[in-house]
Amino acid sequence: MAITRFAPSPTGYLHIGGARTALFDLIWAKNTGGRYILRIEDTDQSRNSPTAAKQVMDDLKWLGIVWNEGPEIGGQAGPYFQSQRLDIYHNYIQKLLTSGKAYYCFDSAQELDKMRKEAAAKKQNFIYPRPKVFPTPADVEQAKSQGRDVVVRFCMPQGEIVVNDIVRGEVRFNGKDLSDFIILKSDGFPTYHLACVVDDELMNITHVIRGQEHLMNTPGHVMLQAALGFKTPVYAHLSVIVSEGGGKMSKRERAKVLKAAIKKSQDLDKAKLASVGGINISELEEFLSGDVMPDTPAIDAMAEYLKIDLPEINIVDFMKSGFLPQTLVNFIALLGYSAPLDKEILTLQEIIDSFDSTRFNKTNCLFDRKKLLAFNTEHLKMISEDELLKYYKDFLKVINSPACKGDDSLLKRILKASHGARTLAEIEHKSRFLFIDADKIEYDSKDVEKVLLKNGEGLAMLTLLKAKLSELSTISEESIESLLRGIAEEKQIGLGKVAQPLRVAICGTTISLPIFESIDMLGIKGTIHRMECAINKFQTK
RNA sequence: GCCCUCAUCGUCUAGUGGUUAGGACACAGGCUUCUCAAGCCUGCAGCAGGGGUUCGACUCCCCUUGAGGGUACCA
Repeated sequence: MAITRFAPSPTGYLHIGGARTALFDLIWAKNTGGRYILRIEDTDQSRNSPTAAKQVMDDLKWLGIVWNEGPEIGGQAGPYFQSQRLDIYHNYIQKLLTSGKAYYCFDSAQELDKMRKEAAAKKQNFIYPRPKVFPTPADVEQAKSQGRDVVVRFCMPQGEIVVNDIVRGEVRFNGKDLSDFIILKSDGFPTYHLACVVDDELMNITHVIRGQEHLMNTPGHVMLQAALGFKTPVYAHLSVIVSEGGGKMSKRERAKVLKAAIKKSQDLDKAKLASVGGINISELEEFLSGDVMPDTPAIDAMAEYLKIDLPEINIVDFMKSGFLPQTLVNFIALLGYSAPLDKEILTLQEIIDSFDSTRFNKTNCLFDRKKLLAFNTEHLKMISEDELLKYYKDFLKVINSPACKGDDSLLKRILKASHGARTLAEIEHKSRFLFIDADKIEYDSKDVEKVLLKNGEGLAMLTLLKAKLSELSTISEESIESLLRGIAEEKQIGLGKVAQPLRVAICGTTISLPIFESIDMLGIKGTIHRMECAINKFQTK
């Protein structure tokens, strides 16, 4: 029975990498009949935003990743926000201090920087020089009175440290390569290392599943556990997901693309851009020149203003692109892991039931959006009508589509007519014409040229169709179909020659739902009205 | 620089000393078709390089190369 935890630091929306970690934590716990804990690691006062924890939780819920213990639910080992557990950490830090396994330091940032540069000049890794005699409480008081920052460092033992990892096997480190790391920051908050080790013990975590970026932290954690008399959990360090550009798939990617776009665009009103992003002009300049990064909402807002597409990194990005949560879950679970099944399109339950912890892959993997698209197409076909309707309505709300005003029966009809669609966004695109006024239709100039204007055939066909459709006595999908087919046959032309002008007239583009249903859903009056509009609009040209 | 990890088609992967190296996505061609999709059929494509070990290496060992991660009072 595994007790796992997902421990995000609330700095923004949940991203793909975090989602995968969260997923495998859940899978592992569920597969063994164990428990799954959510813990918010908000020990960095400068980076944590108050809304981010909620965003992360919303994203997890959307994916169907629910926790047994944690925020909003509670549990015996709470509180589940590390910022609310400061006394607990101080207690353990004191223990380390009194047993001589940790010590105070007063170095300034400049002093530290100098030591690092010296080490680099000697082509060595920086190792903090542990003092022979540790500062006393009196020294601490004196340092404080001088206005120095006070931190606590852990004494990293020398010698070989073996980390046993499910994914990688035995990984060996040498203590002499590892520096005495800080466990208590000068603001009184513990660092990740200390808080994580203490909480994993107190919450009885048996399996720690996290990204490979934590592998180098693990020998330190193992030593900390030994010093505190804690158990060492089972570790599994998952390979990282890289994006097309190489490099870890992270929110930095989005910032990078935005920055490049801003720099590229000529005569841009920077003040306006900054205000759109809700930041001031100097913050924007800082972003452009250095490595400070605005938060996610600011980045999104500026990208929207510049009309550029940022790479999808966060779960919400994929939601807005019209992917189903089960698609993401399925796809992410098969990145760096292979299920012992002979198919790839899987439900979460199938993944949980068949989970085998020996099947993790060590290699970093690239996120292939085209394959994700293929997975989504399959999941879209797989889920029930009602479920699909629910997701579609949520999607429409999120992107604030005019189709929000559609009633359930119409939306269901659209969904049915969209069988084989790749994303919810595609369905929305194709059916949007049903929800906007005739005068708001945006005509695609290329399509208009090709289908309506070329040789004048298209407009002539429209005029003919308008007359025939007005005469139609019974309106139904079938009657419309037989009318159009009849005309094509009579004129000895393909149905395309008949249907395409009509399609462009009512949708503005050549891409839409099947034509017969489109007309029926729009209504015969609306259809004829749009045909008139199109004829008037394009005839004179 | 130093430390750690990794290496099978373009991508995700199966494979644990003897396989015609399998699948999926992508791509190409064809069929179907009222558009876009979807569907059906066919095809293309891979063990990074070099040394060992072995009767035999994709598989085990070493080196090279390449890729990624870490090197914070971030997690």
